[in-house]
Amino acid sequence: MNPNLPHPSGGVPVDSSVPPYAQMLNAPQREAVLTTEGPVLMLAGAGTGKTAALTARMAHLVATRRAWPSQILCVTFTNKAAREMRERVAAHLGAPGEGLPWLGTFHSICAKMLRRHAELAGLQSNYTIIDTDDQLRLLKQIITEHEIDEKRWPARQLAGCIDRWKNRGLNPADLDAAENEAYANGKGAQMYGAYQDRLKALNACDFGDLMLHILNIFRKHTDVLAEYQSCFKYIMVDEYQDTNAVQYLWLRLLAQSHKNICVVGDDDQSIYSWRGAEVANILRFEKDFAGTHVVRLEQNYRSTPQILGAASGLIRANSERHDKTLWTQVNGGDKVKVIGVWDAPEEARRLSEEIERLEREGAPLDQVAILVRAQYQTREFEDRFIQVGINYRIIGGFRFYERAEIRDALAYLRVIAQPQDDLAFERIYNQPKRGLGSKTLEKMHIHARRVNLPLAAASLQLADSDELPKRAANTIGTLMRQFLSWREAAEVTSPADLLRLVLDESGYNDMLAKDRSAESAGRAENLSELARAMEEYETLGDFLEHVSLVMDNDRNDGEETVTIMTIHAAKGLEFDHVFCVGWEEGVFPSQRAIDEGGLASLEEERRLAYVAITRARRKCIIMHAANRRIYGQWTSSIPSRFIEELPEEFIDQESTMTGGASLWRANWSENEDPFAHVAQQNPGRADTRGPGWRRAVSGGYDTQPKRLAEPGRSAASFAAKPRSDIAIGAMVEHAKFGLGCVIDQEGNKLTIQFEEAGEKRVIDSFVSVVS
DNA sequence: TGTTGGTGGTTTTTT
DNA sequence: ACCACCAACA
Repeated sequence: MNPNLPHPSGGVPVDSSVPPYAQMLNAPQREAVLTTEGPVLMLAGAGTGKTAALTARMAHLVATRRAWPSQILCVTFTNKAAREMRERVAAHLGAPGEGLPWLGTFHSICAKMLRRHAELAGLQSNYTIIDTDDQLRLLKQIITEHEIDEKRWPARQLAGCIDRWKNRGLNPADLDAAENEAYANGKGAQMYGAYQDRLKALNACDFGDLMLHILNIFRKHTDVLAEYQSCFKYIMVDEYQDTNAVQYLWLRLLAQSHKNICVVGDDDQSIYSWRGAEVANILRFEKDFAGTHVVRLEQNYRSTPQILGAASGLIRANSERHDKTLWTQVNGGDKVKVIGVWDAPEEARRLSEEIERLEREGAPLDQVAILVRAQYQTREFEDRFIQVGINYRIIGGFRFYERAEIRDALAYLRVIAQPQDDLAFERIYNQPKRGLGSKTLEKMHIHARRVNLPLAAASLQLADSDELPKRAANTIGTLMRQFLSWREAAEVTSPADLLRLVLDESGYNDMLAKDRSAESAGRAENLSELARAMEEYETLGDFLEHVSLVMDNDRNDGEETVTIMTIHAAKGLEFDHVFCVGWEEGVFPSQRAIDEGGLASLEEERRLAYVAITRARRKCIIMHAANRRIYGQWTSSIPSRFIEELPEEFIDQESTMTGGASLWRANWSENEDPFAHVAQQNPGRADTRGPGWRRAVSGGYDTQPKRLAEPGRSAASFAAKPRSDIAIGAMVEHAKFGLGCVIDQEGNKLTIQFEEAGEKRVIDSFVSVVS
């Protein structure tokens, strides 16, 4: 919600007896704000002003002296949400928001608690939070040590198991036989235990541990729990439908004494079950907390009735949900537009044209978002936007902190801050190249194990012995002396200057300077930017914690840009214009959801679609392409079932394809029924071939596409009919590529396996048939 | 030790 | 298509 916008409802009377923070609220919102005591469940649909209610509630608690800011626990899922709430509460109170120490994400709050009680989890308070990359490297080491075949039992899989166990609040000892079987035929618990031991030795923990360690501490040390219970007089939780078991248990323990817990959520927007989120948490809240006061927010302040109608119609196809009726006072607006195009490049082309049109009409570009199902889809749009010069930014993608040079720099800092951080040390002991290789590393590992010291300390000992060749010993000795001096420097210099010093003295800067490749200048630039970002932090520890918890990528350079992001990343945001792209079976819903998770998984995809549409304030455009490259293979696909589920009255369909679906039909006749698996998956819904499907097959798409008249467009080249003398399997000859066999035919485009040249795509007029 | 080319997995989604 | 990992070379 944009706090600068005037309140759109307009109908709320200004009442001077009501405090300012509550004046802009409608009746149910106000009820949620004023019901401070006891459990409150706020069921808030998309765009109904839940953040407004939550922040007003916080302001109310403070303004009426029910609690000090430090006595309010307010948990969100993203740093962005936490930041926004902090700002808005501060605005309500007319004071800076620093006074809300316990407003943050689950993970940042737990990290803070864990710094205070680290020793109860077997850690020191300067523990490192490792990311998935380190996690995987560590697991690989452990798997190899246990002589398990990593090919058969990939580290990723073990990481997945451990993650799930931690999300459910399970420690290695808590696993039952079935869970234990989940990895390497009954080695699950053993490996999990070994991993936890290694983390402890490294004075490190992973993301899941932040929650799990604190939960363990709460369970074991009742005095610590009691302290927090009495501290948090009021608890508020945003996006409650996304909580997982460990978060639920954590909250339940904390809320036990005062029972003033207010949760907000929307079961229709539950899209994180893959991360262990349990919608059941919100569905059974009333049972968990006796005497729950339920408030429903159903007035939508965001979207037009068309957008709302389309989204509501779609979500109604879900069976597992609480029905709710969103309504709006807003009138007018366009129907949701559904555009079918031939292939993914045309989708990007078409979309860029729409954006250029919006730009000409004076729409601010930062009010335009492109929502994709999966990250790989962003490429097509990025390429196109670069080509035509549309400013864009991709949220998520390759994060700043994931770049190699940034991770290297951070690894140096981690070793300085935390000498036990073997993973960081391993990353940089030979970066820049010092002539140390795997042989040396292996010796260091063996020695470290023998003397039970961290890798860095052990390697220093080794350097003083004759175990290593002179050269290697000298190199390590020098490096370790450097670390000692950097550690001393860390005491007296700012983190940013320390980084500059390290980059200089380690030879990292030299390495980049000597590197003549195209990227090296950018790398150096990224490192200066890292140093600049560090200026804000007082201590190295603060900065490192920020880096591991705040994956934030939304650095605003002030330029107006279109935003490209996944639907997941878009949750909680809103835009005037939203483009939902790639709505095809296999892309959205994703193939995995179709194949694996059954109905529950499909319904989650549908909720995702609902979230996507409801991000739009004024205009929502849904696009689907008949062909796209997936895994580097051209694949034909049919429109997403979600398109056919949109109520016809709210949508407006258009296709730029010649003959519309007839081309698809031509393809289908050669393949098996593309919906066959759907019918199997979904026996309850006999009529999977709904109106949209029929529209598609019967050529219900506009068969006189407007763009066909424009010459030079790619759509025109697809207009050509396939040659009747060529079919799949035919032998043909091409002037350049020689002899080949036709393996695919799409319109006039052929995919040919050439004897010499390999697989190529050519236009059929360039080949001749060989009988 | 560092570099090269083949191979295989990979695409959900995130704190 | 692309990246990461491994095996064989320089």
